[in-house]
Amino acid sequence: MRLANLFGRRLREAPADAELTYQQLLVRGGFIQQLSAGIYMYLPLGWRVHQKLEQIVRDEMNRAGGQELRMPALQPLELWEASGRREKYGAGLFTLLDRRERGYALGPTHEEVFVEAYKHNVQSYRDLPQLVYQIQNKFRDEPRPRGGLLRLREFTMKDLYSFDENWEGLDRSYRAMYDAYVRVFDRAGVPVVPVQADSGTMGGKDSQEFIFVTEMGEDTIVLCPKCGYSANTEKAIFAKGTPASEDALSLEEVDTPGVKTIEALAKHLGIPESKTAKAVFYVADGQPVFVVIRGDLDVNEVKLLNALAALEVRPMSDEEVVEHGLVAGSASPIGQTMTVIADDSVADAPNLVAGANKADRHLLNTNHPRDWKADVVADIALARAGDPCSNCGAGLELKRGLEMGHVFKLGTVYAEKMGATFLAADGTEKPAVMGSYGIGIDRLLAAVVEANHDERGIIWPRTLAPYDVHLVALNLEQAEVKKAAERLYEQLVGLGLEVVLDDRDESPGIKFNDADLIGLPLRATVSSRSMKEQSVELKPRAADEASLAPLEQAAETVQALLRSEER
RNA sequence: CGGGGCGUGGCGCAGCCUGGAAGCGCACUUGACUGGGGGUCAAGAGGUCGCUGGUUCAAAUCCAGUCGCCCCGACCA
Repeated sequence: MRLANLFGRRLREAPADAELTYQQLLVRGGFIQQLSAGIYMYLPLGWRVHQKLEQIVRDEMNRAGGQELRMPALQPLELWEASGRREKYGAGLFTLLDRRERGYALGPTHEEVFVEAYKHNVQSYRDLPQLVYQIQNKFRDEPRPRGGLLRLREFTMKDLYSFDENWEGLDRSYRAMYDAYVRVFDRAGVPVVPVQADSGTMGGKDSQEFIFVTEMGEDTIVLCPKCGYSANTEKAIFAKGTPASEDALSLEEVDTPGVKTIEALAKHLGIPESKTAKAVFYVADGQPVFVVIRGDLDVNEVKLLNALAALEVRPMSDEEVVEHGLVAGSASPIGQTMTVIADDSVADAPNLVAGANKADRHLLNTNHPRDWKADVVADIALARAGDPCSNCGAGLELKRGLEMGHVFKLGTVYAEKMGATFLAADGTEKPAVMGSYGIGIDRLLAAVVEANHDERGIIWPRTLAPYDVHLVALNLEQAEVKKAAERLYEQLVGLGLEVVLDDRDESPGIKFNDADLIGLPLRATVSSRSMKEQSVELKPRAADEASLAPLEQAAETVQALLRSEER
C-alpha cells in the first residue's frame, strides 16, 4: 500500500467532539470517522484492525469448539414477544415496520434467533452439546451513546450460545468460554480483570464480566487487593460486621426536634450511624416500596431491583412520598402497609433507632422481626471503597472499568419459554441448558489503543496492526534512493509482509510523525543518508533507538525483528 | 429524560456582546526553493455562517422555534 493512495487522511488536530485519547488517535490516524451519535465508519486502516481483531476472536472460539454461523439482524417482532423480552428491552430495541405494517426489530442480541435455530436443528441429547456463534452488527437504541466506540448504537459483537443437556455440561461450556476469553484479551494486548457480575436484562444465573480497568470506564468494580475478590458493584458483597449481641430492649419514643437525616439523628442521640435504621422510598414497577437499611449504608438500586424481581425501580418523588403518607425524615417500617424490603444488615441487628412516623419523633430499640416484618430480606447495600472484604476483611478498592466481554449461565429460562428442548436418553423431553457469551469488538478495539499508545500515537500489537512495516522513503529525488526503497518494498511484500510505503513528496518530519501516529510495529527508513552506508534504518515503534541493517539483508532482518515483536 | 456546552470551507478556531463587504491557522492546488522530526516564498481554489420563521433599509450577529453533536447525570451488554 502506498500511503499517498490510502483512503483516509491524517489530521493534525482531533475534531472537537473526540475527547478520549484512544478516540483522538484513531480519528487523527484516519482509522475511524463518526457519522452520527453512536454510529461510526471504519476507514481502510481501521477496518483492517477490526478484521484482525475479529480473527483472533474467531480463532479462539473455534479452538474452544465453537461453530461460526450467521444470523439475520432483522428479526420478526413476534420472536421478542414470545421470549417476553420486548417489554424488558423497552425503548432500547430498534423497531420498524415493513410495507405490510408487520413489526421487526433490529437485533440487539440474538438469544431468540439462536433458540429458533436450535429448535430446528437439535432434537436429541446425541446432538448436544453445541456451541454456535456469529460475529455481527448489533443495534441498540442507547439513551446516550458515548465515548466514540465505547457505547455505540450500531456495533459489532461476537455472540456465542451454548446448549447443554444439564448443568454439568453448562459448567464445562462456560469454563471453556471463560478460558477462551482470557486468551482473546491476552492476544489483543488488553489487560482485563474477571469480575462477578449482575446478569441484567439477560436473565439467568452466574455471570462474569471481563473488565478493562480504565478511567474512561463506565462501570465500577470492587477489588480486594489482598485475596483478589472482584465483582461489579451491582453484585459486590462486603462484610457489614456482625450484629451486636444485646438483649432486645423495649420500644421507646423520643423527641428529635428538627432531625431529618441519619447524620443528625446519630449526632443528636450520641450513637453511631450503624445503630440506626434508615428508611428510603422507591417505586418499583409502579408500586411503592419501603426500603430499610442500616444508617451507615446506602442502597444499590440494581441489587434492589433484583431482590424485588422488578423491571424498573426509581426513587420516589417528594409528591409521592406525601401521597403515601410517609413522613420524610421520620418514616418508620413499623405498621407499614406497602411492601417493605430490608437489607440483611438491619434484619438481625438489635435495638436500632428508627423513625416514629411522626415529625420530630424517633423510636429507640426497634427490633426486626419483633416490631416490624420485612416482606423481603436481601443484600441491597452499595459497596464502597474501604468496606471490608467478606472473604478476608481487607479494605476493598473501587475502580472504574470497561466491560470487554461477558459470560452468562442462562440456564433453562429461554429454553422453557421458547420450547428449546431435546429428548434425553431416558426418553423424557428436557429443556436445553443454555449459556451466552459476548465480546464487543469495537469496544475492544478502543481498549487496545487505550492500552497501547504513547504521546506520539498508537503502538499496535504486532497481531493487530493494520500493516506490518511502515517503509519511509526520504530524498526521493535521488534515483538511487527511490530504487532501493521500491526494491525493498517488493522484497518485503514478497516475504508475505504487509507494507505501507510512504513515497510522498513530504518533509521527513511529516513522514515520521505520520508513522508514529499510525503506529505500525516496525518503521524502515531508506534515505540518502542510509544509502551512504548501503543500509536501511530500522526502528520498532515501541523502541527509542533505531538500528542500521545492510540493504542486502534488509528484508530478512525486518522479518526477524517482526518475529521478535510477536506476542 | 434532567443539567451544561457547542454548531462559521476537510480539521482547529476568531467574529456575535455593540447588526453594515465572512476572517485566521492547519490541510488542499500550482510553481520555485528546501530536504532526518509537522521548512520557506509566491499565486490560488473552496463557506446555503445547522435549519425555519420573525425584527430591521440591512442579520453569522438580535428574537422565537427547531434539528444536530459533545459532556455530566438517569439508564444501559
